[in-house]
Amino acid sequence: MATPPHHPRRSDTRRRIQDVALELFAEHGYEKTSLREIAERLDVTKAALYYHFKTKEDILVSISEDLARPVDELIAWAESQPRTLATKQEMLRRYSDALWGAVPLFRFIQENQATVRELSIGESIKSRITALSEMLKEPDSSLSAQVRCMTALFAMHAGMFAMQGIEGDPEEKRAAILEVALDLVAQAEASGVAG
Amino acid sequence: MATPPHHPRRSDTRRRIQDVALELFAEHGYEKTSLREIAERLDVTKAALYYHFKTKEDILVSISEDLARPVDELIAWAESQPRTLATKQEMLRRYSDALWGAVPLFRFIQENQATVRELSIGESIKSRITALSEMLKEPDSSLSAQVRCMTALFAMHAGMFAMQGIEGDPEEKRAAILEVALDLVAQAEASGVAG
Amino acid sequence: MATPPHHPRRSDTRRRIQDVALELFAEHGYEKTSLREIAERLDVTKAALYYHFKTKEDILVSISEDLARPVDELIAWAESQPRTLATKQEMLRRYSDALWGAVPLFRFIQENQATVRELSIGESIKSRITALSEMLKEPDSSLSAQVRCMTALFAMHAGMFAMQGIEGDPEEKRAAILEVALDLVAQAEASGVAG
Amino acid sequence: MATPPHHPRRSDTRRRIQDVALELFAEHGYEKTSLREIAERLDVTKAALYYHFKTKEDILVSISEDLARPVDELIAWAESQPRTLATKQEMLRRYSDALWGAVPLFRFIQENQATVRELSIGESIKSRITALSEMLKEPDSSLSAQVRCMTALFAMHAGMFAMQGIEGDPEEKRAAILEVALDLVAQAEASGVAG
DNA sequence: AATGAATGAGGATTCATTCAT
DNA sequence: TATGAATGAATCCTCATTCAT
Repeated sequence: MATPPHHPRRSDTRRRIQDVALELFAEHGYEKTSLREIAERLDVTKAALYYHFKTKEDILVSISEDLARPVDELIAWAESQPRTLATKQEMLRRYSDALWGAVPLFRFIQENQATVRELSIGESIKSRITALSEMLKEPDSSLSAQVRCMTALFAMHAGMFAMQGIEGDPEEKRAAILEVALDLVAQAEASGVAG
Repeated sequence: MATPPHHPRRSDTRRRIQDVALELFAEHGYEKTSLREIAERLDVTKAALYYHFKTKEDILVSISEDLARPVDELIAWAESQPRTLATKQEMLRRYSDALWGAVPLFRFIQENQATVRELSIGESIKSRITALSEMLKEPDSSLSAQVRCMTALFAMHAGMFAMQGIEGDPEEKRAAILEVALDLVAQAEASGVAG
Repeated sequence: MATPPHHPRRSDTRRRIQDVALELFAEHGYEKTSLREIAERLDVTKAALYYHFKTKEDILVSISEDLARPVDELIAWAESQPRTLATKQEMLRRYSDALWGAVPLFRFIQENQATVRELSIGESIKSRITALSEMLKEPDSSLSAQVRCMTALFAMHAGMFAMQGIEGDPEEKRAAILEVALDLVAQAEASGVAG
Repeated sequence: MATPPHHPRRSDTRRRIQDVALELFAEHGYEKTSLREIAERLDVTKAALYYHFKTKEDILVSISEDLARPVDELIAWAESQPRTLATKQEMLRRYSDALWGAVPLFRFIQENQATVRELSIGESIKSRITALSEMLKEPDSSLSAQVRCMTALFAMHAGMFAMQGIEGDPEEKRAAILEVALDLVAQAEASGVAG
């Protein structure tokens, strides 16, 4: 007997909509992706999308909720840890996992910042980034130390897609990026307080 | 007192359109900014925009042509220099100048990558970034050296806007970002070839 | 009494759009007929038209496909017949039926040749006319014999509308036109080969 | 000294506008030809067109007035002649001259009937055609005799452009068309009164 | 004799969304 | 669990026309 409906079992269609939508959002941007396009790709009607989601934005919200959970977990974890360099570096390692675990979503966010900012997910994304950077940098450290911390973050964001210009095994590239990021927070720590 | 030009101020209109358009593009994104909105802000008709520009996209193209020139000049300059560390660092300094000389444009590009990619300016932007990164990194250096070079670039891009969360004088922040970027290429150089 | 279909009269809409569109196209021309006009006449929104047809041009294409079928059938039939005078005359009789069976369409085509030529239906219309005239005239007959054949065709086209200046029963007029056309091909046949 | 301004000498530009306009009207139709297009082809501004003509329609009117004069003269001449077969045939000969003397104009009229009908020139064109056909056909002759007369007219109209599918010297084709037309009125005459 | 700048009206088309079935 | 039919609002864009210079 097939898997019993646990919850009424979030239908397969729902997931397929999310998949296709995310793919198209990431490819052409949120605004340029129409519901017609999504529906056509799935061979269903636009109206079908509305059976599963309240609105276009809601599709995106649901995707983000499902895929960005690891980042929230990482933040929750980090908040319970001592603010040591080791913790910060473990944060980066976990963040790398989270990003590479949902490349299309984070690519979408990276490439549609203007749009995302005006959508309801904008708020939660912003607060996650803020939380992460608050935990990485010491508030009373020098400006360049702070910059190094933020750069560690951006290096991972940008690195995810922009490194396609460099040859090499994806996992090695990811490792290289992480290494640079780890190094940056280490240097930030070393450079000490402002002055 | 300088007599104003014959026609009162007739047609700085073109410039005013560019200004308002860029402001709105940067604020709400390219797709969400309608020509109606631009026209209303300027208190002219939509048709007036079409007198000055062939197309919505053409407005953006013209802005980009006008404001991104310094980057092209920088690339031209760099191509005539020896590939030393000093040259690379001077490139970063000039790039910093170019970026901070047209913040709204580069903010727009940064935050609308998905859109920009599908627009005609996408090609020229991509080729500029490629050119810059080709000149910063040594092709046979280690992966992490290459990552460091690209990160130097991204640090400046992202830094331009994302540093708003950090207190401090803008010029000082810019200097701090540049410093980190300079440091990254220095480290890249130091770490030597792969292996 | 025939039970009307489930949905009251839902979507004979498509047919109604075609009808009104053709009427307006024939009355004011294709370009001067706006979709707003069509929609208003039907008391639906412009968007409703786009539910049923991809494009303004597509409305016309669909009309032409539906109504010009008899001409295609006639051509197919004629191609399987011997090239005798009797065949040619039967062609004209059937062509007369086809034309009078869809007067508004052929009136539209006749009166909007410049427009039609630049539309996708232009090609198919042109090829139909060519096919017909190729089958009516002998390639090696005298110039005036060929002119007579083409004139037989044009007489029917023009006659359909231009004869409104002449009093008399429509069916009688149609018969008179057909008679003249039949006579023209007979004369063409009689006049023999060039020389 | 150059030719003295006779009338202020209807400038050369005026004529050039008419030429280009007629060419484009005939090529793409009246509605699809924009003043911008005309102006661009002449390398002047749209506003310049308005110096020479009150409106778009006025350009067409002026062309028609200039080029269709021969038809009016022919009608005037015919009205002073006896209604014999010889007169009718001379009418056709002169009409052929008039048509072939201004091919683009008559091509335009032929291919844009729907448009022309709604323009001010429509009235004068219609009345000319009516006048001609009234003079060709005897009001109490048989229907088919009348059809033959109108067909003589249409043969010339349609023949002007549609004969491009037939090989042969243009002048010979024109002669062949005229011959058929002459023949048609002769037959009409011969077939006598209705009954 | 012509231009530069602008307008107002209107064009076709697309979109997210709704609702009865 | 979906569809078919439709809407209202908005989009970009084009056009004929005007007028001060």
